[in-house]
Formats: sequence, C-alpha cells, structure tokens
Amino acid sequence: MQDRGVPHGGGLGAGGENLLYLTDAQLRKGIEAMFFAYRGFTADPDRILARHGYGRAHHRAVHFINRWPGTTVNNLLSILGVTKQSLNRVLRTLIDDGLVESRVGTRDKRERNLYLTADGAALERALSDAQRARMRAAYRQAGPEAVAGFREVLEAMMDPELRRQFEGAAETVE
Amino acid sequence: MQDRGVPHGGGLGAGGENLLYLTDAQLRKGIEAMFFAYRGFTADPDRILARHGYGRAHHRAVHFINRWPGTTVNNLLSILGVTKQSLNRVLRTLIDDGLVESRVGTRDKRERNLYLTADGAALERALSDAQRARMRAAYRQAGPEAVAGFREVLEAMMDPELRRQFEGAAETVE
DNA sequence: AGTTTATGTCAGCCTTGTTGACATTCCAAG
DNA sequence: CTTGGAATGTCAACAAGGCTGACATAAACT
Repeated sequence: MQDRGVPHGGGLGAGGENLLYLTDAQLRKGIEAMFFAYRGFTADPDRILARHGYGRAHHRAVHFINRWPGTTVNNLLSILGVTKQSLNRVLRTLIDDGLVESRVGTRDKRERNLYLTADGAALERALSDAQRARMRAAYRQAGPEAVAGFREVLEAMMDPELRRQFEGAAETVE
Repeated sequence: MQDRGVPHGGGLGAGGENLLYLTDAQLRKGIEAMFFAYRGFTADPDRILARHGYGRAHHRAVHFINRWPGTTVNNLLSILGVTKQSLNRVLRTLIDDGLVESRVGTRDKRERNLYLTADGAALERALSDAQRARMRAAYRQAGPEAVAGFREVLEAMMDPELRRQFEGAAETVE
C-alpha cells in the first residue's frame, strides 16, 4: 500500500546502491533533521527577540527590509506569504517603535517604501550576527562540500515560486 | 564592527579559498535557504492538516507518537519543547477524535502511554507520505553526495540536547 | 468618470504558545 | 502508614500571529 519510491532491492538500472538513501527510514531521518535543525536555527534570534518583546514575524520583516531597502509592502507580502493584515500589525509596531521608516513612494505615491532606521539596523545586526554565528559554526564543522550539498537539497525542497524569489535575492547581491 | 568570521582576502593558513563559503553573503544565503526550504517542507502537510481542521502541532504529536509508540507525555514534551498545557490541548483533541489512544502505564500508573489508532495511523501515513515525497524529490534532484552534506550541516546546526534526541531516534530504528 | 491597485484599518476568529493555580494519583522514603 | 514529591490532567487567562471579511482612502490607469 505504501509507495516507497525505490525498491529496497535496488536494480533500477542507473544508480543502484546509490539510491539506498531514498528508503523511508532515510527520508524520515531527513525530515526529523529538518525539524530539529530549524529549532536550532531559530533559537538564538528567538532569545534576542524575546528580550525586545518581539517575535519571529518581526524578525522576518526586519530581515527582508534590511535585505531590500525601500521594498514595498506588497513585495514584502509576497516574500513572507502572509496577509496584509498580519504584516501590517507587525509593521505598525516596528514603525511606532522607530525601527522601520515608511516613506511615501516617489514614482507611485500609493506605495510605501520601507527602510530600517539606525535602531532597526542595530536590531537586524544583532539578530543576523547570532544567526550567522550558528550557521558559520555548522558550516565550519561540516566543511565546504557538505555546505554545497546542503544548499542543493534546500533549493530543491522549495516551492518553485519561492525558489524564484530566493534566486532573485541572489542576483541582487552576488 | 561586524565580525565576518573569515577575511575575504583569505590566508588563514589552512583552507584559504575553500573558506569563501563563510562570507557574510554566503551565510545569509544559507539562512534564507533555510527559511524558504522550511516553507516548502511544511507546505504539503499543512494542506492535508487544514482539510482535517488540524495544525502543525497535531502533525508533530502524531509524528512522534507514530515514531515511538507507547511514549509518555513527558517524553513527548521534551521532544517537542512545549508546555504540558499546550501539548495537552492538542492531545485532547486527537484523543477525542479517536486518532490517539492513551493507556494508563503498566509499570507506573501515573504515566500515560500514547498510541495511534487505525485512524491516527492513516493520518500519519498521509502526512508522512506527502512529506517524504517532497524530500525524495529533493534528494533525487540533488544526489547522494549532496544529501550527505545536507544531513551533516543540519546536524551541526542543532542544539546539543536536540541532537542527542535526534541521534537517539536514529538508534531506535536504523 | 469610472475602475483598478496599493495600502491601511477595524472586527472577529483560530491555533498554539505562555503562566499560574490546583486536584489527583501513586511511588517511595521515612 | 504517612508524607513528600513526581507525573499528569485540568481550568483560566492571556498573547502572538496567523486568517477572513468589510470598508476607506488615495493614486494611477483607461
């Protein structure tokens, strides 16, 4: 009843023993690794955010505003995949607290261009420093070849539209 | 001010050009890859859960009860990292809906041993089939070497206690 | 002039996390 | 046997952060 994708006996011609890693047990290990690793991945920022009275939603907003200064609300909505009401609540507190500045668009005055203030940039730096430190330690421990594989699997796991946004992000900087 | 971990000019003796992947930009790419990939990772189960009126908390509970049949509430608490009140609410609905069975412990009658019913196992299978399909596709696309690297980086990113639970899970099955 | 688009906002609902308080059950030490 | 502590369950209250729906406003487009 349960489709295992690849028979344990192997022998699909190309690959063979290389496909051992596609057994259910191996896939489940990958699933649990994602679960536990994501917890570690967010643990340090979560602690910093808690001290400021913020949550992950604030982190995501601050991250992507820092990433693309001057981005519009609609851009942010499509990146974050939430409703405008939900984003607006988070953005409202960040603006009121003086971490984010919202300027009326020059080309199109309906749009709001979002920027981090000095305080916002400071929080962003604290958060990303912590997260990069964790990522750097993991990268160091695993080595360059592992990192390349890590990135390949993650990219393959994204939804196609999200991958496009991710790759778009890449073009902008690299 | 910002510690980049490794100077761009390289020359730290061991490594050198291999450490390019530790620049801030590369680390940030890894961070965003985690963010977008986790969205993809949870997208399929989320859709299934929504049809049943459940959320991710139910998925996690069902997953780990399936993983360790007869586990106690306390075990589950430490794996999931939530409060007993929060878990209890989720568990309550799963038990009331007939997906989970809670048997009084034999050795220690204060404990409750948790098991999936036939319905619970069916939901678990639907969820994990979807998630495994996504993982399998990503693994196939990336190849075995990439998968090994993926797992290495993820394990290095976990908190030590979580890694112990993850490795414990490995022993149980493999 | 009328329509569409971008944004903001209000109200209400849900899930899932939290803390605190308290009851029950039962093992184990005195 | 009694008492202390551990494991569990439950009630209440609260908050973050998702969601939908409705509505307002201003600007741009046609």
